[in-house]
Order: sequence, then C-alpha cells, then structure tokens
Amino acid sequence: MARPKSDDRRNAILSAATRIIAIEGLSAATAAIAKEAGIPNGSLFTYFETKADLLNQLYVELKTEMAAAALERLPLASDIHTQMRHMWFHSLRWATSYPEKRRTLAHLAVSEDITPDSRQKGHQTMVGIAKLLEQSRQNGPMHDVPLALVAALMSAMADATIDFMTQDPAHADKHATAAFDAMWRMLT
Amino acid sequence: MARPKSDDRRNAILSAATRIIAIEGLSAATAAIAKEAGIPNGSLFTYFETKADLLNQLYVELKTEMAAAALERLPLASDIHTQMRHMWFHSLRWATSYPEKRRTLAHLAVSEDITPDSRQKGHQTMVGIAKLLEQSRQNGPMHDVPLALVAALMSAMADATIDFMTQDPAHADKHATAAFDAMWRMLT
Amino acid sequence: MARPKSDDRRNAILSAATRIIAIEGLSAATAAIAKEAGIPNGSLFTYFETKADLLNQLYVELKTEMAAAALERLPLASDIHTQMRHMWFHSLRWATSYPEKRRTLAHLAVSEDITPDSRQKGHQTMVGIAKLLEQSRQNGPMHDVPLALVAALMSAMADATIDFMTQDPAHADKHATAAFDAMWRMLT
Amino acid sequence: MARPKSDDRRNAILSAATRIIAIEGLSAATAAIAKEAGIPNGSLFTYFETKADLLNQLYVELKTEMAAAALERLPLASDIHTQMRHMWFHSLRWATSYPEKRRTLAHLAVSEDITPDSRQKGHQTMVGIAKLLEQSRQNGPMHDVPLALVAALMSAMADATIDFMTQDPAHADKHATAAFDAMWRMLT
DNA sequence: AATGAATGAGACTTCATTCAT
DNA sequence: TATGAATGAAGTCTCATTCAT
Repeated sequence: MARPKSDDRRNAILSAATRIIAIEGLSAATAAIAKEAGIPNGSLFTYFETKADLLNQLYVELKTEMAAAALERLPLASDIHTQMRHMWFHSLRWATSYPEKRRTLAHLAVSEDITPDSRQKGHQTMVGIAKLLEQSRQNGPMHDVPLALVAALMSAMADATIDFMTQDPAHADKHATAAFDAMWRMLT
Repeated sequence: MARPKSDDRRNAILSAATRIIAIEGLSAATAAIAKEAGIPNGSLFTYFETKADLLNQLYVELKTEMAAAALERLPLASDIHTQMRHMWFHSLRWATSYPEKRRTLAHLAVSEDITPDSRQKGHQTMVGIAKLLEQSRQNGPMHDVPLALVAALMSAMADATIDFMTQDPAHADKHATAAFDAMWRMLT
Repeated sequence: MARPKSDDRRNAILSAATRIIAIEGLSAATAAIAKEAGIPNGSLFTYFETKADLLNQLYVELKTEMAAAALERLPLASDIHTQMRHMWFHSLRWATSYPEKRRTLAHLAVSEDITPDSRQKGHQTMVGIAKLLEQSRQNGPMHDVPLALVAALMSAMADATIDFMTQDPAHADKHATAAFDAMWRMLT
Repeated sequence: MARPKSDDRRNAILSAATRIIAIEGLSAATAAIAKEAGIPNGSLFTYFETKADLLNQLYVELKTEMAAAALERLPLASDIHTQMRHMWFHSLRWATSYPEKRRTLAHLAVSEDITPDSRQKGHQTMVGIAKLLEQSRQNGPMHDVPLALVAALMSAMADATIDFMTQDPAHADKHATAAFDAMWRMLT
C-alpha cells in the first residue's frame, strides 16, 4: 500500500459532519464539512463515495456510540430495576453531554438518505438494551406485547425527556427521574 | 395586504406540498409543489412569501388538523379514562388514515425553517388535549411533574405507536390498545 | 404567457454551441457555450434540459440545414446527372462555407449522446437526396443494392472530399469534380 | 529513460483502453482503464506520461494493426484486382472481428488529442495499401487525381461499408461485395 | 393579479496527475 | 519501481426568488 487511508481523516470528517449538521441540518454542503475537517474538497470523496454514504456511516456510528454509552459499566450484579435505571441515566447523560451528536442523529433518523440496511444496523446496536428490557417486562403487563413496540415506546420516551432536559437544564435530573419512574410504571 | 383572492389555490398548494414533501422530503422544490398543485411556479409566491413561509403555515395547519381530529366527538359525559381512550384512538386513526400528512408533519417538526412562533402556535392547538391530560394525571404519580413533560412523553409514545401500526397494519388495533394501556399506567 | 421563450436566445445558444464545439470538441463546457451566447449560465437550461438535449437538438438542426442546402434550387427540369451534380456541389459548398457547422456535425455524429431517435430524424432529412440517388442508380449496377448502403457510400465519399478540399482549398473545385465523377462511376 | 520493464503491462493497458473507450468513449477515466487492466491507477502513468500520450500510442497501434491485417497473406502473384479484393475483404473482416478496436479507432480519429505526428505515423502504416491503390488506378480515370484523395475515398467507403455490415450482419458478405465492386468501378 | 422565463450562486461529484510511502 | 491516496479545478445541473409582460 502506498499511503494507507487514514483513520484519523475519516474520523475528522465524521466529526466535522456531526458538528456542521447539528447547526445547519442535512442540507449542509459537503464542502463545508470538508472545510471544517480541514481537508480539501475532493478528499472527502476518497473516504465516502457519496454524501449519502457519509450520512449512512455517520448514522450507524452515532447509533453505535449511543448504545455503547447506555450500557457502559452496567452493574450486572444488581437487580434489574437498578440496571435499567443505570442504563436510562447513562443514555440521557450521553445525549445531554454531546448535544451535537444527538441533534445530528435526530436529523439523520428522519432522512430519506438513510437506507433500510443502515437502519437495520442501527437496530442491531440496541440488542443489549433490548435484553434488559426483556427482563424488565418479563412478569409485567407488557409481557406479551411485541418487544419492538415496547422498545420503541421506551426509546421515544427517552428522546422526549432529553429534549425537555435540554430546554430546562436546571432541573434535568428531576426530569430524568420522573420520566424513568413513568417508564418503569409502564413496564411493571 | 388583503388576503389573496383564492383560498382554493392556497389550499391546493398546501395540499400539494403535503403530498410532495411526504415523498421527497423538505428539499422538494417549490416548482415541484406548484406543478403538483396545478399552478404556475411563480404564482406560489403570491400566496406564500417564501418557501419557509409555506412550510410554517403548513406546519401550523397540519398540527391544528391533527389536534382537531384527536378531540372530534369527544364523549364529554364519560369518565376521563374513556375520554382519553377516545382521544388516543382518534389521534392514531387520523395519523394512519393520512400517512402523508403525518409524514410531512414529522419532516416539518425537525426543520430548521419552522420558527419558534410557529412551534408556539402548534402547541396552542394542543391545549384541549393538555386539559384532558391534566385531569388524567390529577391524582396520580405524575401530578407534580411539569405538564409539558407529561405531554411530551405521551406524544412521543403516540408517535412511536403510529410508526409501529404503519409497519404492522394487521395488528394495528392490538398495538394501539397495548400502547394506550401502557400510557395509562404511566399516568395513573 | 408571461415572457415567452425567445427563439433568438435558443438560436444564440445553438449558434454559440456550434462555434465552441468546433474549436473545443464535445467536451466544451456548457458555461463556455452560455458565455459565448451572451447569456447567464443557468439560462441555457431553460432552453435545453440537459447538455445531451442541446447536443441532440443541434445535431438535428445541422443535419436539416445541410440537407436543405444540398437541395436548394435543384434544377428539376434537368436530367438526373445534372441534378446530382448540382446536389453534390451544393453539399460541398455548404460544408466548406460553414466549416464550424460541418466540424461540429462531425463531432456530434460520433457522440454517444446522440440518441437513436435523433439519428432517425437526421436520416429523415435526407429523403430528398435519397430520391435523387434512387433515380441515379436505377438502371445501373447498384440497382439492387440496399439504397441505404448506396447512400452511406455516397455520403462517406462526400465527407472525405470535404476534408480534402478543406486541407487544399486552392484546388477545391478540381477535387470536388474528380470525386463527383468517381461517385458517378460507382453509380452508373 | 529506458523502456519500462513490463511490456505485458503496457499491452494490458492498451487493450483495456480499447475495451473501455469502445464503451464509454474518450471521456473514459484513466482510473477506469487501469482497473480494467488490473493495475493500480497510478501505475498507468509509469507507462504513459499523460492520458493524451496513451491515446496517441493507442491510435498508432490500432492503425498499424489494421493496416497489417489488410495486407496479411496478400497474394502477390495474382493480378491487381484479386489483390485489391483480398485487401478489401481482409480489412472488413478485421473491422467486423474486432468491433471494439474499430470503434475505439473511430473515436480516436476525431479526437483533438491526437497529434499531427501521430496522424502522420498512422498514414505511414498505409503505404502498402497505397501502393496497391496506385497500381489499381494506373490506367483508369483517376490516374491524375491526388493519390491521397483516392485513398481517402476508398477508406471512407470501407468505413461506411463496415457500419452497414455491423448493422446487418446476416448479409455482411453481400454488402462487402457490392461495395467492393462499387469501389472498383470508381477506380477503373 | 397572474404568469413563467430569467437568474447566478452553489450543490455534488469527477478526474488527470502528483507524490509520500 | 510501484502504489494508491491526495488534490482542487472544473463540470453539469438545481432552485428560490424576481420581474417583464
């Protein structure tokens, strides 16, 4: 290999895209992303064939990171309520700590450019969370509702909570707690 | 400036925009919308000063329609659980009956072009629903959580449910019921 | 109609394209053509949907003009040899009088962008010439060769002759005569 | 600079270029040619300084091959009519046997990138054919027409015939014969 | 008021060639 | 010498908005 493709550059592009899209939305120009990444115009296309390709890879990347953050240091020895609580707060902390990532992920999630395949990959990243959820609802009223629906409801609640926390950061923790309790009531 | 002559044309544009945006997203060209509406491209700007203006008006319109649909024929004489159930199913039916409207509304909701003022108006349309919600949570565990958070949670749950119903229409009613019950547990 | 599409502008574009393509070949930029035509960049696409569209229309236009020139003031009362001679010399005169048109037509003729439909239209313009040819070969050795092949041979000979005349204009007439006589021997 | 090491690679590039240009035209990317040749894109420029250089060498190569094919196994002992006939059919067979070579050669022949020097070399390859032609017309009506014009006429006729044979392969031989006879009438 | 042609900035992407490895 | 990533100018086409008619 002459000059290997640089992971640093790829990451610089992804990271620049996250920042720019958070501000400008999906109509952000590839040239703006390249500039923010400190690389020339055409080099972006060495790493991503098309803008849509960049968007899809960014989507999967951010989804993966979010899921990983949610399960970080999960207290496997504790009871399920504690584990869920841990997961809930870690998710919310990630989202409020990296508002650009979350905002960009929200943009990507509704984009026509994200392929079914990428959405599938995005789903895959959530299997760890799904397992927790499965245990949580085991003996509860939702035990025979499709797990995907339960997951979608929980995820939607988390999203709504994050929005609220972002708007009213002074009481972020209180909101997070109230929403978790609500979610737990839903499940059990 | 007096209102332009033809309300028909205005509505034709709004309706065309709903259809086109559902398919092409917010990057739909104004010329495409005009064509779908059967009017010359320049005439669109007689009715809406800018594309952003069109988008904002469409947002408010759709929000209003959705809220109205939710409260249609509300059984005011019945107990609150019955009323909420009614509202929930009417919301979901509207969304599944007019998938283009819902899809376009989802696009608009995340657009940078929608002004705070329009969002405010969108909120206003939901006061009827908020009142129901206020009553529902009155003696329950969420009685001192900000009503806006409760509303956001419910709304997010409804959205997630609609997505699910759309993907699996055969069991739409079952999903709607399961989700309503979940929401009611959250509240009470 | 607000402002009718201007035939002048369309012709200016076609004419500019002829000039530019003669010099730069088919890789001539649409921007260069627009500039030569004295119109802004984007306006070219008001008259021609794509560059390929412009190329196709130009092809048909030039073919038509060439065929018309060949048959101009055809001495219908004279014998067929005289008529053919007239046609031959008029064709060659047109080509040598408008070298840019001919050069551009030559470029277009081998372009991948010219559709079968345009080529068909190009052929149609030559039916008048084909009729002359039909008469000419009537009792000759080529009377049962496909007319299209005879036409292709004659046309190829004319082309080769034009090239030669252009390279050696001092003896243009002599070459034209020699080639006509050769062609006539072929036919009769 | 000594000739680069691998003639195989050079030939692989030339052959790949022939295939790709036949399909995509002269706008074929050097990277596409390299890929078709199974070599890295940068290596192409070890063998050819520029794309134009590659094109010029390919032009001369194909011209040479075509001329060689025309004169292969020429029956020197036979009379001139037989020799010409042989040459004519061999030319046509080569062109119909290697349609990609012929198509690419046609593209190259009209390219602005082919230098006068290359065209000159291309001409040189045809001296053998020219000699045949010289003999053929010796006592005929074209004996004092510039030989180059006669050659151009014959060559144009062959080209037109090949096109026709390609379009209607079922009667290829019949067309080839008819055209040869026509050409012979022109000459004698 | 209504029309639709006109505008030109800017979008994405390609590509011949160079050069670090 | 061989490689293939890097470059950035240039290409085609789109589009919201304006304005002559």
